[in-house]
Amino acid sequence: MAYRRSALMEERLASNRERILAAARRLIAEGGYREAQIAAVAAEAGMSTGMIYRYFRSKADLFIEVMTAAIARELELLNEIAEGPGTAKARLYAAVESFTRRALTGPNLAYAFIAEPAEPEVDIARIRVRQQLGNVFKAILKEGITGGEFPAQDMDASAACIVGAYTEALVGPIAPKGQRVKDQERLIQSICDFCVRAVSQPINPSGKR
Amino acid sequence: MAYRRSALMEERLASNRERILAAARRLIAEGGYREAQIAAVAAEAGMSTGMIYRYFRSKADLFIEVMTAAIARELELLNEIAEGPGTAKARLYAAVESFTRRALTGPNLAYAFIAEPAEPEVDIARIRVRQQLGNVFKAILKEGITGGEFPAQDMDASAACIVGAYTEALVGPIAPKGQRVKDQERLIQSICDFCVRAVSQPINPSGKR
Amino acid sequence: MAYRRSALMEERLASNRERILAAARRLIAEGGYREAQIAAVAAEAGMSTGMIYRYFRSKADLFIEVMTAAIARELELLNEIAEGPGTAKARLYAAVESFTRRALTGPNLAYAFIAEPAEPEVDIARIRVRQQLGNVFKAILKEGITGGEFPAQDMDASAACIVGAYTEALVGPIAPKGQRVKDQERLIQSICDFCVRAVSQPINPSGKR
Amino acid sequence: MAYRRSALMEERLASNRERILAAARRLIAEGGYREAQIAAVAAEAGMSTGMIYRYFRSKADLFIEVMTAAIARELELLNEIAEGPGTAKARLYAAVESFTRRALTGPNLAYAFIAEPAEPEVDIARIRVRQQLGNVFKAILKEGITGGEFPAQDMDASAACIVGAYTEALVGPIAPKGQRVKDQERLIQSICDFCVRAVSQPINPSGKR
DNA sequence: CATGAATGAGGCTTCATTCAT
DNA sequence: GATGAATGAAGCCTCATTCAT
Repeated sequence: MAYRRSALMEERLASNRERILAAARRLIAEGGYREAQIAAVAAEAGMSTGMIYRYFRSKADLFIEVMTAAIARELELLNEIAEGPGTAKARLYAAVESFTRRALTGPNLAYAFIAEPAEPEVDIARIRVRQQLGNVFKAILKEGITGGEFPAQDMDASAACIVGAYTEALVGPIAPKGQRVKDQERLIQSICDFCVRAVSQPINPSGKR
Repeated sequence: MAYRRSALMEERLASNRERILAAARRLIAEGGYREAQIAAVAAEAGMSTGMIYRYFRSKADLFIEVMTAAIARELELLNEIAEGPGTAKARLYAAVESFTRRALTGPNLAYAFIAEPAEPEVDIARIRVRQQLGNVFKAILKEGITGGEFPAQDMDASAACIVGAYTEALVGPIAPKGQRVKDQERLIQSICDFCVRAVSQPINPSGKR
Repeated sequence: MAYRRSALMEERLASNRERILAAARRLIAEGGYREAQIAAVAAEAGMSTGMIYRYFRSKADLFIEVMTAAIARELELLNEIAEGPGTAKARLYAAVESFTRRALTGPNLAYAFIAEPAEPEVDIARIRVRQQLGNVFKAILKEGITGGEFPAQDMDASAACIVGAYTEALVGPIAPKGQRVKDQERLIQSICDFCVRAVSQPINPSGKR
Repeated sequence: MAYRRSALMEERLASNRERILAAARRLIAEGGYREAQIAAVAAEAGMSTGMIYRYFRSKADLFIEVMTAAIARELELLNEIAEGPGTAKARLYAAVESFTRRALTGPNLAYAFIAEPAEPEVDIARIRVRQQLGNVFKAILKEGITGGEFPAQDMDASAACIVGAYTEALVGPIAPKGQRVKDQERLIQSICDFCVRAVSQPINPSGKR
């Protein structure tokens, strides 16, 4: 009996935790940080406010985890691509494509991780998350530059630019819902092309330089 | 005399209005939306809270105007560059350079306009502002594509990517204050190069396509 | 006009502050710390909860000031007696009498300063307050011992005992309200006698030693 | 067998009850009333929160019993001394010494019984407990006065003063932990001397009377 | 009987907005 | 017109108590 209860409980605990995270993620995606008050998250998760605090120490903690969790899977997948086979260009293209496609399909990850969180603690976590994303692209860039695929460039700046580029391009289309698949595919392709071109050697350098 | 008083009044009203906007802009730039409470704005502007409501119907209205005003000058300058002489590439480079340089120098415009404003009404204004910025780059892109400088591409996506790219690249460096001039110049250059390359014809297309 | 408003305001500010302190003191005296919630204090003071925070940073701050203010006047008067003329015995008697008389008459000071405050910050202030009271008696004791009026003794212990003795003796009678003047006078006298005897040379030392 | 099970049960019930009381006493002694939440008590006792409510109707009930139990042993020992042989002075000295010594040694009894308990029901019990303590000293005083050892005095006031005196003198030293035995012995002696002198005939009465 | 997850009322604090002076 | 004191709704968090398992 003790075993069964323990098993049941653990399952339930995990389930509750997931439900809270999912509820928070939904609310943030829909209405941003402002709409995701503890009471609203609890209601969305179908439980009392007190329950939230059994799983998360504070509102800030919850939001940090929402962001971290949302991005953790992304990082895993992106790293898989980054460390996989293929040219640097192909991998960069694939990485951007992978992220943008899921962002447009699944729950609104992009928005969650862009959101200005207002709580200082969350801000800190947010910066770290963005840096982690940037690092994936930086790794690809490094190999590409070493291998002669990409010209020499400030890898930190380029990585940040890549993250910013596809993020911004996603935020617009995401906010107003209801996109057709055709448009999405075109958008994803455009973003990927943009990012790959941005780090590649152009035929003739810009007139300015 | 009635006329003169009216003139004085108007001047004073304008002055007050400007002072409020400037105060709000400063506070947002320093501590984000959270730090810019009405009482703080009033104190920073050297007037009472009641005065704020003589010029702005609500906090949201004030912030919309802060953002609009902050970006209005940018749009003016960017449009001047966009409509000026030179190749599309040169103008694109100059436009990005102009924005990023001011963002890194003056009061923190970039942050103000990136900031997730939390008030739904401000969000709407924020999206509009970003679209306006994007339109400037779209215009340059259009001419560049027509003129054969740039390859065919989704101009909306590219414009959004440009805005996102330099915005993201700025947010990181801006948050941790204290940059040396040398670093700033290098950063600006890197961002500009990134954006120009991103919309230009690469020597050989990405392996994926 | 500015002057008049300023004067009016200052008066009002002071009045509000006093009203809050008085309200908190009343509630603490009646029902202890538990009954003195911010909402209750605000209601008792005839204002909104928000007003409290215009004058006190937090609940703990308010309570510290209630205690400090309650005891400040006491310390002043006690010090006057301690530093005044007369034998050490007479001054000790007068000091204890002065405190106990006011405690029995006016607002319930003794209870306020004994109360276990539950907030760590208040606890710290409470210990300091008790030490300050003890210091007054310690000063008298020191002179009395030097002058040969009192036998050698641990002055810290004796001072603490004095404070504890009259405090405890007051708390009991105070809780059940409605004492006759005659009883009060007798009680005050008994307490004073107790304290003076306690630090004086007995005819024959206790059998134990 | 029914009998044996019942016996086991009773033993277990008693054991649980004791464990709860001991846990609550420990927590109160360490961190005061605030730290002794039901969940914490349950954890300290190694059982569930629900179990607490099998033995105590409410938190207040539990705390009343903690206090009562903590003081019951004291009263027993004090009464033994009070009703034992020896002069009134010697017995008074021994009674105060007995209490203070245990207070300084064992779990923090003094603190527990001084603590302002915040729950009205506990307050009432606390006053009763203090009165019971006072009664022990009152009994000794009565015999001492009748026997000519002590001068005539308000026995209620003196008894309360005694309780207050050693209580207060203990609270200070207890809070900052880590006393050396030597200091403790000196402190105990000082307190006992103070209390005995306080009810004894001084060589020359205070100047005031 | 025993557990501890779950509840939800209640407390503290903040801040946009109003209005008497 | 100008002030800033005053309001009070609303948000976060705690914890005594209950009840399904």
